[in-house]
Order: sequence, then C-alpha cells, then structure tokens
Amino acid sequence: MPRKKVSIKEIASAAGVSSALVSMVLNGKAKQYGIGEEATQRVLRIAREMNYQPNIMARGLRSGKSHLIGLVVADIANPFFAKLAREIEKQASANGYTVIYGSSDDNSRRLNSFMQTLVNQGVDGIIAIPCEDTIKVAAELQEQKFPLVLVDRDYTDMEISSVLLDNEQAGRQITDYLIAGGYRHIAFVAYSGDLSHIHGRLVGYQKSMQAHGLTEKIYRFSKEESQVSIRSFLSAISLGDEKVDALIFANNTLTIEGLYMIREMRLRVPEDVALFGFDGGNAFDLFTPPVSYVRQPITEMGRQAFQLLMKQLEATEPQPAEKVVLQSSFVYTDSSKSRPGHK
Amino acid sequence: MPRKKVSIKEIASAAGVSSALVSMVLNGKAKQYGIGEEATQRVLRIAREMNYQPNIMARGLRSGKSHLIGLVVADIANPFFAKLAREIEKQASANGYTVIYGSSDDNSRRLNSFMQTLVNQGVDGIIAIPCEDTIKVAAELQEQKFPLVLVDRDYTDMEISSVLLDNEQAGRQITDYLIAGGYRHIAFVAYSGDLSHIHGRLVGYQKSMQAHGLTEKIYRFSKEESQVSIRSFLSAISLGDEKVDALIFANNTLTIEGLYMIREMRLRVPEDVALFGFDGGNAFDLFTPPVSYVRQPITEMGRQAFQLLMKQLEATEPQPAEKVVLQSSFVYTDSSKSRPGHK
DNA sequence: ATTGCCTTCTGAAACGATTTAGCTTATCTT
DNA sequence: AAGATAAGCTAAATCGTTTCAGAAGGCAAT
Repeated sequence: MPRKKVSIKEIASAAGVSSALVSMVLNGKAKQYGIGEEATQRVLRIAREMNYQPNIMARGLRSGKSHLIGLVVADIANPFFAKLAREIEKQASANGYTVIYGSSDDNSRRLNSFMQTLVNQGVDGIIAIPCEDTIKVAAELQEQKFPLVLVDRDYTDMEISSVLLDNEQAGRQITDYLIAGGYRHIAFVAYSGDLSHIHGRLVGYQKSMQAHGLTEKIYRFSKEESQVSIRSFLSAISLGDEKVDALIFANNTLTIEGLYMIREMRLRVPEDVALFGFDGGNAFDLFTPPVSYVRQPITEMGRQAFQLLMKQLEATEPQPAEKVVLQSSFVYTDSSKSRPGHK
Repeated sequence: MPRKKVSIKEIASAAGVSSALVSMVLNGKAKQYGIGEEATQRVLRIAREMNYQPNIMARGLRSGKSHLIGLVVADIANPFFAKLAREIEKQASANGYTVIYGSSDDNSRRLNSFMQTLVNQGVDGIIAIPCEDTIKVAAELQEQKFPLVLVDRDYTDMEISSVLLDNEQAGRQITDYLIAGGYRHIAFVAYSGDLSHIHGRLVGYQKSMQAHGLTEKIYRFSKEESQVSIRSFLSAISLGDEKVDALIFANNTLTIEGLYMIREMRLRVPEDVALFGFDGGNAFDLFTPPVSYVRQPITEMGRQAFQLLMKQLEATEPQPAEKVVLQSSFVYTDSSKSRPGHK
C-alpha cells in the first residue's frame, strides 16, 4: 500500500499504452474491445507490480454508482438488529458492496435525516427498518424508483419491497400455546405506537383469545415511562388487583425491561405469571427460569433483504415491489410451561 | 427530492452566473472571494428552490476527501462494541462524517482485508479494535501517515494513537476486592491468544495475588473449544478437584459462556464460586444472582477515539501519536459478596 | 488619456476512470 | 495495385466540483 495511489495514467505510461487501454484491460474487457494478448498481459503485470487500486470516487463520478448501500436499523445495540446487520454486511461484501449504517432509535426525524444523508452520500440503495413516519421519505424514494427495501415492519398500502415476519401467525401460536397450557388471563404488553409488526402480533393474540372465548387484556406503555408503568402494572398483578396469569411481551427490549421488574418484585415464573417474549438473547436464556420466545429467522431475513435490494440495483428498468413473509420458530421453556395442576 | 439531481451548472445558468461563482457561494466562501451581495443571495435562493445537493463523488474526487471514516470492531453484535459504535457514529455525524463499519471477529485476515477495503473505498481515516496481527496493516498505514486510531487494545511498541482502559488497574482492583471478601483460590479465566487488554487484566490479577502471597490460577481456553473446556473446568470445581472459590472472567463473551455452564451445572453463586466479569449487560444483571463487573467508560472511549482521529484528519502535517488511558468503574453485586462466614 | 488599482466575476484546468468514435496498420480480396 | 476488412490501439469527451489565474468594468489619480 504505497502512500500515493497509482492512477491508470501512470500505469499507461509505464506500459507504453493509452490509459483507455489500461482501463479496458483492468475491467476485464480486453477481449470485448479486442486488445492484444501481449499488451493485456503487460498491463496486468505492471498494474500488479504497482499495486494499483482504482479510485472509487472517480469511478463513481463517471458511472453514477457508488457500490455503497445504506442500512438504517432502530438500534444497532439491540442484538436482533446487530445480527441482521452482520448478515447484510456479509451478503453485501460478497457482492462487492460496502454498507453504511446508522441507528434511528425509531425516531422518525432521525430516520428521515439519516436516509437523506445516505442519499446525499450517494448510496445506490437503502435497506431500512422503518418506523411510524418513515412512510414519507419512503414514499418519496419509491416514487423516484430509488432502490429501497423495508425489513421487519411494513406499510401494507405501499408498493415497497419488504421482508417481514408472519407476526400474526406468531402471536396467534404463542397465545394458543399458553391457553393450551391452562392459562386464561393472558395479557399482551407492548410499547405504544403503531408499528406494523407489533400490530400483527397483537392481532394474532386477539384472534386466538377470541377463538377461545377469552377476554383480551392489552397494555401499552409509552417508551418514555415504561419503567414506571411496568412497575405499577406488575405490582397490580402481584397484589391480585389485575387478574393476569401470563404475559406476552411484544418485543425484546420490552421483555428485558419486564424481566428486570419481575426480578425486582420477586414474582415467581411461571407460578405467579407465565412469560413469552420475542427474539431471545442471552438475557432470556440466563433468566431463572429461561424465557420462552419467538425466534425470528434473522439470517434469512438479512439474506432476503439483500436479495430484494440487489434485484433493484441490477435491474435496468424499475422492478415491481415484492413482499417476502417468513415464518418464525419457537423456543418453549419453563417460563411458559403448563399451569401447575393443569392436565 | 427530485429524481434527477441538480448540478451546480444548472444553478449557474438559472442564476445567470458562472458555475465557479455558484461553487464559491455554496461553500460559504462568498466573502473570501469577494462575491457581491446580490449575486450571493440570488444563488442561494435558486439553490434552495432547486433543492441542490452536492455530488459527493465529484467533490471527493476533486478534494481527495470522502468525509467517510471506517470503524472496525471485533463483533458488532457484542453490546460493548455496539455501544462504542453508536457513540462514534454520533460524534462523526455531528462533525460531518459518515461511518462505514464492519466486524472482524478478531480474525486478523478478515480485519486486514476489511481495512484494505476501507482504504480502497477512500475513507479519510480508520478507528479499529485491533487483534493480534493487526500490527502489520496498522504499521503500514501508520508509516503512510494514514489517520488511524486504535481502541481497547494496544501495541505498546508502536506509535499509534490509541484509547485504552487501565486494564491492569481494573484486574488488580477486582482481585483485591475478592481477596478482601475472603476468597483465596481465585482463578483468572480467559480465551487463549495474546490480546493486550486481556494481558493487562491478567497482570493486574497476578500482581494482586502475589502481593497477598496467594497462588495464581490461570486458565486459558481456545475460543473454538471453549464450551467443552469450560464445562470440564467447572465440573472439576464442582467436584472439588480444582480448588477454586472465585472466578474472574476476562471479557464479556466468555462470562456469558461461563454463566450458561454455571447454570447448567447448578453451581451456587457465590457459595460454590464467586464471579467477576467485564463489561456488564442485561444478561449479567438478570442472572441469579446478578454478576459483578468492571464497567468500561464506553461513551468516553468513543468520544476520545473520535477526537484523536479528528486531530489527525484536520491537521495538515502529521500529528504525534497520543495514548489516552481511561479508568473503569465497578459494579459490585451478590456474585462477589464476602464469603459466608468471612469477617 | 493613460496608468494603476479595486471589485466582481469567468474560463479553464484538474481530479481519475470509462467509453465512444475513429485512427493506424496489416492482411486479404479481386 | 486498389479497395475492403479486420485487428489493435488512441484521442477526447464526460461525470460535477473546486480553484487559480486573470478578465472586465469602474473609478481615481496622474
């Protein structure tokens, strides 16, 4: 890696040919342009000797492509997104793309401004975990046929390629499971807000409860006051003021918050309350007892998201939007085992 | 965001001036170049109306700067690195830089190739968590005066700017603490390999043990076989074959691995064995009992790392290397409370 | 009227790679 | 030998921005 980068021109003069020829050879288009065997080899050898590295900016300026893709997640410190990011990075790098990413904290202002930054940085496409008002930027980008793929959450009314979990099915299945285990007072706990994946999970829960003729108990806490809300909610349960024998936490950060409180209040799991969460993680496994959860096919989600993006990147004309829906698997542990005395 | 990006030339013709003037105005150099007030305002207005966004590639080609920085961490799915990454991203964005990052898995081949990719992508500087053989690339980059900052781990024999934890002090302090709590058979457990931060922690442990006339017990497991090794190690403890009453895990992933085994083998903490780890995290807190740990000043590390990089980026002549050493704080919980019956 | 000196602005080159159109040769055809 | 064809190569334009040298015009001093 010599300090001063070598340009195509220097190789050209070292090889005694024109810079056009060097460019052609180095792009593997020697045959196509009918470059002689001898010249081709000479250029290749010299380029190797001088350790030529193309100038990305120049190439990008000329071609209009940066080979950069943007990835916007809610929070990279959340293991779910971290794993997703790693998979996407892996796919990208295997396909000659580099990833720029950032966290939105599910704040639409931040998300919008970061998307804008990405576009300005000249990324060729974006993969994003949208939040409530992403819709605006997304719509604009979509309208311009800017390559865009949404993951994890959806806007059903828009034609944007997305990779999604079958959230309704997951919500339904775990609720069914708890009911089969003898639980009757199952509460669904989520942050407030209208994120589509949470909505799907909620609908699945509701359908299951209705199908079994049980009363729905839905609790939604604002992210800002979740600590306080969860605490008083759980203490109501512990005092018997809220008749709840099982909790479904709608996502992993909320589950973790819940676990802290449950431990603090010394609620017994599953005797006082059974638990089911989403996404898993070390904290789920190491809790006593381990927490049951819905496992999302993260690797597959990352792979698919990148595939969908690639399709748009490589295509010459605009591609129709595609929605991929994946199924989750389930990890059943003692936190949701059958009620003592049931069956 | 109109589809076709507007160029400076179009603004120029719309405003009836030359593109040079537009460039000057848009870069806030109107005064400096003595551009008239009227022309300045006209250009600004038109640029706003046409929603001008500079072409990063063209600017980068011309200036040789990309305003991109590279960040290489060991594993972005590790909360420690994720938090560090977020802080660096925050600093960068506040200073007009965008971050590209990737995970090396502490694999020097991957790290080297990613660093190379970053350089080829034209990043202006790199912040990296080095691993054992990073030294080669780092040395090359350093030699070329390429802006580089290392974090978390060090090569004392090289003049490279770094942000480090006072690992020896941390190792020493927690060992002292355990000894004061009545523990005498304290084992230090780490992955094999020669990473400087682990080394520092080990030295601190050793100094403390020696100062108290205790026998050092050092166990190092290869990452590949850690599951098996830890299992047999802990079972030896549980059977009394290994006389160990406290464990210091040298980093967070190893601690987590240990916790899984400890739970599986039903070792009582701290009755059978006391625990101390590094970095913390939800899993530490939610374990029963919560695990004591050394808390690194992650935010400060990120801030400092970016500062050091900025110094190099902004400077016109090469800057001398700077090493920043930070102190950690400690979270003492029941996993390391005084031995039953001690004092 | 010439000179010099501002002030305000422009032309053109440069960054490095890609690509199109077209220029030399050499060889083949008739 | 003249013309056609092909093979192998090059000049030059282009992408959008920045910057430097200097042009144009006005004005004052000589």
